[in-house]
Amino acid sequence: MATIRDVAQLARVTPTTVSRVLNNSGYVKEDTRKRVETAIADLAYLPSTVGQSLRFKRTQTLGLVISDISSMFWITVIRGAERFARAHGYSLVLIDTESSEQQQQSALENLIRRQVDGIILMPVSARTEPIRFVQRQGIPIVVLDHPMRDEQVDVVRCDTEQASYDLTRLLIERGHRKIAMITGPNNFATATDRADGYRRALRDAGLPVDETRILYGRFLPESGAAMAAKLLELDDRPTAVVTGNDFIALGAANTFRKAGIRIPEDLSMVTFDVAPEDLVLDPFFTSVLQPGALMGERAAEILLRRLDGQEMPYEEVLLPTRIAEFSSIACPRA
Amino acid sequence: MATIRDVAQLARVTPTTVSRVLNNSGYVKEDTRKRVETAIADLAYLPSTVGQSLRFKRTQTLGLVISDISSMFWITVIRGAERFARAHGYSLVLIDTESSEQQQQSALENLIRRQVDGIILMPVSARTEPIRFVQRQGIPIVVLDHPMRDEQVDVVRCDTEQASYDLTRLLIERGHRKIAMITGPNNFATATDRADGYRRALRDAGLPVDETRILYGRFLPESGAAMAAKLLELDDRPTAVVTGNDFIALGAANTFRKAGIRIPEDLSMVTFDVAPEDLVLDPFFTSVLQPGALMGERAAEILLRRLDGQEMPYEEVLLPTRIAEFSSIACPRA
DNA sequence: CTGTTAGCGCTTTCAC
DNA sequence: GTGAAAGCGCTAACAG
Repeated sequence: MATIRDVAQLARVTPTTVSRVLNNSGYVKEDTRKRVETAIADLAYLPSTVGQSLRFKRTQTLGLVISDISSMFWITVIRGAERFARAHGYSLVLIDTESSEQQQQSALENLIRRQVDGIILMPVSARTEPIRFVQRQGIPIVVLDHPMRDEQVDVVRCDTEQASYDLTRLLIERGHRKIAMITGPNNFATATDRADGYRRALRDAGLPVDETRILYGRFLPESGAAMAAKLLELDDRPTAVVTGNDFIALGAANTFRKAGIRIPEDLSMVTFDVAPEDLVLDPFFTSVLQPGALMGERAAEILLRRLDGQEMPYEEVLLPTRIAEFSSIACPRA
Repeated sequence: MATIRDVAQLARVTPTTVSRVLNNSGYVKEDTRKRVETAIADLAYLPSTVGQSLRFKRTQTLGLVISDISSMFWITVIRGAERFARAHGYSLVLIDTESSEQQQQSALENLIRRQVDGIILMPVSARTEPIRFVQRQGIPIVVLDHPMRDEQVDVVRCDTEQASYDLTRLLIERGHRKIAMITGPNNFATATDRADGYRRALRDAGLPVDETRILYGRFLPESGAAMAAKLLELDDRPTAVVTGNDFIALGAANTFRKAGIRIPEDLSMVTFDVAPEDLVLDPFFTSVLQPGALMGERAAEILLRRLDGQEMPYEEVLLPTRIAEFSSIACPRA
């Protein structure tokens, strides 16, 4: 890999002049410029950004820390963020924390050491210390998908409490009265928000809230399967279930199928975050769709604005969701 | 962001000593070490990797260039590569080329300038020049998912010709005789391989190969939809269709549904690359599953071996596929 | 045991 | 119009 000095030598000038040619700064005699350009071409020279980073204290890099890359939803977030970053001359370093607090910490340390210009974080927990840790290093950070009440940080997310309300309401309108909710960890805002919206919808409809019908687990197929099994043990079985995300839904659906329960004939199901309409095959889950790509974009955009030196108050961007209706709802039987 | 000099100053030593403490190299008096460690902690100092990169000419970074991040398949590849890289002290820079030759070129230039230690490339075309371009810079590169006949480069992929053979054979065994194939661009090996396997399966079964039943398009839902529409115009309609990937399948299924054609009752469908079994809801496509995570891992692993200085001949890693059977096949009707 | 020096690749004063 | 020198953060060879 050629360096600026190799080019200089070949063109019989100093690195200074090569730099001037590269950056179109200062005057360079046409003749000299030609020689330099030839040398650059001959050596297939590309200026090293690590040298530049050291000089400018800017790496033109954003860090994206995801707590679990698996879900179809997150790929759209990654895609949106990468696309926006790339369009603005930044690259993306992607790190999966596998939902581990410890791995999140080392991911953040890694990114700080790499001197990334900004960080997008989908946190593994509600702890705010990791965010402060990054901010203390003077690196702007945006939190994704997680409400940070009273926190001095930018947040991009959807109002999933409201989305959950709407989703539950849909079931109520179809005649369901006994509705269950299976969601993620009860110390995790994205999980409890869904439960909150669900409760509010029931209350608004004058229906009782039966806490035994609300199950907390993890946002994983196995957990969904286990919670579904618990539901089947209830004395008074629900006629419909709201699930917290696509993985829980798929795991639960599996359990139900094995138990000979048909969806939607025997049990209606609705969920969050399955793939966009044109990427699924009917029959499929009626589901809340979060605009993942937009979330990634907006997060990156906030970072770039801050890197641009714009002074602005911390903001919480609430993106709109919508419900894609498929065939997983039926009217309850007698 | 504190530098090594800030730490040195606070601990009243030179950067050298701080470096020694950081890297546990050379002798440091216990007392001095303590002072340095305190200073490090006080300043929340983390050594900059860009300084180290400049010094060592190693960035501990791999580049992953994907030609289209959308598919569920690619997320597993990304995940596998990231995980393996992280486990070995490397980070991943992710770039989407959006299937554009030009963007691929700038992605590669970007990564070279960033001095990444290795590159994993899912190429947008069969052109070999981009690969040589990277190799000329002395950076090891692994090609994903694309056969590179006679090429001096490592390749990790699945034998999709054989997989397509098996998939087609499955339809033949169920009694189908009129089988169509809709796949990607006919100048793209991953697309033509599928067509080749399909043809071979027909021939081996003594069935005629009707080229009008083989349609080339793009690996996108819209293209799948359009090709499906073409199939419907054929005089002698097929009773089954093999599609080249999940997107084509979903697009095609959409067209069929709109035309009132039921799957599998009226038409059987099989495809490639839908999500792993536990992440789909039956009914779903019977499909060839490629081990995406493993592909990502193996690609990263080859790079690390080469970075480790291991001399070895270029290899083509062929990973096994398997078929996940769902409900999209029925026996043909009279 | 610790400090001095030099250099990785780059750009930017400041001279000439 | 071009070059020399300095410095971004880090480490290693060499002194002492």
